[in-house]
Amino acid sequence: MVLQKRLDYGFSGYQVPVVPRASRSARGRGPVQKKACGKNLHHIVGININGKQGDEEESINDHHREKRSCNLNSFARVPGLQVNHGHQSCMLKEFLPTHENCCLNISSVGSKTCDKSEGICFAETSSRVVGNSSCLGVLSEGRGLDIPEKKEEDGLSTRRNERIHHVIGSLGGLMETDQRFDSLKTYVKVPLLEDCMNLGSFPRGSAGKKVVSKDDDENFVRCTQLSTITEGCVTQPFMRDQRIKKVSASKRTSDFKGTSPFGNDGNCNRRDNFFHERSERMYPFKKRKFFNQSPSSTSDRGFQYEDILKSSDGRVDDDNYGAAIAASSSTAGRQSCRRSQDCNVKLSIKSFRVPELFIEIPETATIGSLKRTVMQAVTSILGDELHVGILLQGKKVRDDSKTLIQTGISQDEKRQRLGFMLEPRCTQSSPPQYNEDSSFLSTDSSLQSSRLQLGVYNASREPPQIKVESCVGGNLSVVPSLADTSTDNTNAKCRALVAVPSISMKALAMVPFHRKSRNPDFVQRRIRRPFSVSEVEALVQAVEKLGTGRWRDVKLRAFDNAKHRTYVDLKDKWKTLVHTARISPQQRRGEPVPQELLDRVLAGHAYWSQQQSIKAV
DNA sequence: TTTAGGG
DNA sequence: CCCTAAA
Repeated sequence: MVLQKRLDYGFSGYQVPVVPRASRSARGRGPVQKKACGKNLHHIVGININGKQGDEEESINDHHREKRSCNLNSFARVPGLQVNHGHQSCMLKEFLPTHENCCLNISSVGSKTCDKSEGICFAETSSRVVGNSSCLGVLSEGRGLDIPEKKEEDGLSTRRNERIHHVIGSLGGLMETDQRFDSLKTYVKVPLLEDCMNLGSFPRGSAGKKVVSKDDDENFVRCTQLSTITEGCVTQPFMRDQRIKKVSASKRTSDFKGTSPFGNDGNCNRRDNFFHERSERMYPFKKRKFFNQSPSSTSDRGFQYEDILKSSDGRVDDDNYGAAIAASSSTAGRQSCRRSQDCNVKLSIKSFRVPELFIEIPETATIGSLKRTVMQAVTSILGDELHVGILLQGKKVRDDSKTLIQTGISQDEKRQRLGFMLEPRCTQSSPPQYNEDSSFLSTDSSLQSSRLQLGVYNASREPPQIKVESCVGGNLSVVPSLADTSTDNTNAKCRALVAVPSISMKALAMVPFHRKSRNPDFVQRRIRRPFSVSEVEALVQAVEKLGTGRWRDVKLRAFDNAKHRTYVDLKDKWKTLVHTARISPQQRRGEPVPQELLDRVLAGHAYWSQQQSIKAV
């Protein structure tokens, strides 16, 4: 069983680092993968119940619906959980060193069982509930942890401690909890199993899983396992900042004598501007062009998250992808295996499947040369750029330190779904400097220019030409985007991202872009970063003064610090603004631009168009 | 490199 | 946002 929780960070134009949930949606009941415009990303978490990992295809909704009335007598127990609720994040580990089995107790329900020797039972609630519930407290060994009370009117607690929800107790209590929370339009959902749980079965030493959760509009609670993110890959900011400092002033500027009705300082007497960088153009890649490229990868030009999911994890989830495993077991029972160090797990790998290869070969080539070509491609990627990935029930197992027991591989039923795959090795690089404070928000342009790549190209051989593409499976990234000129809500969103540095930074520390990739054909589209109102304001003001057609000056004037806004972007934005201003408000999409601004856009556009025509004459 | 304009 | 001809 998998608890699933939909994340909605509410970011605008930000990508949240996630490991996508397995694309296989169980019997069509699973949450639909939305087009992820930086939010509403789906995650999954595997919860061990009764020592078994649940069926991935099982819907928590259905399960809950079906089983909630049962006599509950089991726990979902996940040690070392991190619970992130929305913008808040708190590592349970902060409590664990001294309170190893602290739990959040719902005292009004009266279930407070702390089993010190066992793993931590886990349940989650929506943050709303927690924010409103004064009855929540954190207990450790029956004693409350020192967590101050808090009062907030909005019910959305920002007190981080309240974001930790650990429920240890009888499921009878959880049942009541559920009902109680139902009345609050929220849920506490714990995987429910009718059979009794073996309390001693959960390995204590297993690595902590991180659970990111946040209630969505429907108060639908899912969990997210982000432990795999730690091996996620994100590109190094490889968009080189091609700054060219120009000492000489722009010739265009010096003879610009236009007068703008919108302001007097339109004349660029700001020579200092031209000591700044001139070009911010960030087109490090050429668009990948492949004859067999999936059309979907370019169909949504707004955002490619879903494409990434499809191209990476979707493949992972493909039964045909991983190596088939014939698991012969010497099981005399799981329990005996656990007790015995010598209990070996026998696996027989039938075959590996090599990651996707792209080969270009002339049609006049012979079969023999085709074989050689394929062989060359295969051997080249097998050379040193692949490593083995482990798939268990469609999900990657990334924690190399886990034992087979801990991952469940030693179990028969799991082993049936154990898979191996070859995947490109991620070249690690040092993470970008990061401060949890606002410095992250304002200055680190390297983050802003981080790029994500889906796969890896190896060098081409010739002739015939070989292009090898392999997929970085399941690794997604965060690319925090920060409009330097923007304020208010944008920054709030930024901070929200900062609030979960353990996620974003880990993701950012990874490099999905294969360093050895020398193929310049592989290019990732920049992430979409909608203009905020304040950015629009700045743009309009600059254009009013400088006019259309001097986008570099506009950039320097109003967006000099917004590294991710190129003058082309500004030109494009102005174009869309003009279009937006001309259409009816009902037809407009995205964050509404104040009509006042749109009016100014029209006025400015009309004026400068006129000026251009006059100048032409 | 920048501008301009189509996609 | 991307792409690119043209300046």
